[in-house]
Amino acid sequence: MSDLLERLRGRGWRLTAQRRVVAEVLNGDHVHYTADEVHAKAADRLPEISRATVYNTLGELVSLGEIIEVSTDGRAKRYDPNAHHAHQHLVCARCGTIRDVHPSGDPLADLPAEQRFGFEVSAVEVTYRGICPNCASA
Amino acid sequence: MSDLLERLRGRGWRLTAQRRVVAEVLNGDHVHYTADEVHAKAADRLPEISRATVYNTLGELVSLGEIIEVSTDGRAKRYDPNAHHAHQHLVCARCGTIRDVHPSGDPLADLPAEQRFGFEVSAVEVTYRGICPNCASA
DNA sequence: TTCTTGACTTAGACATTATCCAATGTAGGA
DNA sequence: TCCTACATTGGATAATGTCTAAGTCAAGAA
Repeated sequence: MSDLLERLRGRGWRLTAQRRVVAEVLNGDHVHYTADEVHAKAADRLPEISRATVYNTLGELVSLGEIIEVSTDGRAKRYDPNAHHAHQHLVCARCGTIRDVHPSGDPLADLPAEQRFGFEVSAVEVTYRGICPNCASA
Repeated sequence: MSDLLERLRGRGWRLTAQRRVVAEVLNGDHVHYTADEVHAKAADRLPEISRATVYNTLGELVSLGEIIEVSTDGRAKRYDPNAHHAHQHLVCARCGTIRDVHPSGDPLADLPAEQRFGFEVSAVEVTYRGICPNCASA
C-alpha cells in the first residue's frame, strides 16, 4: 500500500493523515466497502475525519484509476481497490455480498461493430447475480 | 401494451387509472426512464398521481418480471420495459444515454463452475461504457 | 344497480446517500 | 521558519427512495 501512497505523491498529491487513513482502509483483496463503511473504519483511527473528506478522497482515487466505483444494488456505491487486475463481480441478491470473479473470454470482444452505434466503447462491467451458499442454506 | 394490462389483470391486478398511465408511459423500445421521469410523464396525463404510487407500481412491475431495473450510474435507477428480450446496455459515460445492445455469446456460460464459489448464479448484467457519437463530436 | 370490502392511492414526513460551501487548518516548498 | 495554495471540516442542502395513516375506489356479490 505504500506503493499507492508513493504513486499518489508522484502525481502531486499532498499527503495528509486523512488521505493516508482512507488509503489504508482500502488495502486488501476482496474489499468492497461503501463510502460510509470507509468513513467508519477511517474514523476508528482518526476520529475527527469528516464524511466530506472521505467522499473527496474516494472520488480522487477513482479519477486517478486507483480504485473502481461499483454500484451493484442501486443503493450506496462500493469502492473496489483491485483496479489493476481486470475482474468482474458476483453479487448475492439476498445479502449483497460481493466476490471478485474472473470469467473466461473477453466480453468486449462480444460486442460486434454494428452493435456499437458509433460509440467509442472503452470498458465493460459484468455483474453476475445469484444466491450465496450462506443465504441458500438459511 | 393492452397485452400488458391484460396480463396484469389475469394475475389479479386491480386495474386503476394510475397503473394504466404508468404502464402506458413505459410503452416502447429503448425507453429507460428514471422513476422521477415516469412520474413526470404520468402526471402529464393524470396530474394528481403521487410519487409513492409510481414507486409502488414500478416495484410491482419489476417483481412480476414485466420491466427490468437498471442502475447504470449509481444515481437514480432506470426502468427498462424490454424485459422479454435478453439484451444488455451501452451507456455514454458523458451524457448517460442508454442503448439496448445484443452481444454475441452467452456471458453466463463464461463463468466456470470453479469461479462460482457455491453461488446459485441466476442472472448476469453486462454494461458497456463509452462515449456516444454526439458527445464525441462536441 | 347498489353495496361492500380489501386493495389502492395520497400527501407529506422521514431515511439514506451524496454534494456543496465558507471558514479554518496544514503540507511542503522557498 | 514562514507562506500559501491546497485540504479539511461540519453543517446545510440536494437527490432519491420508503413509510404511514387516512381516505378512495375497482370489481365481485347480492
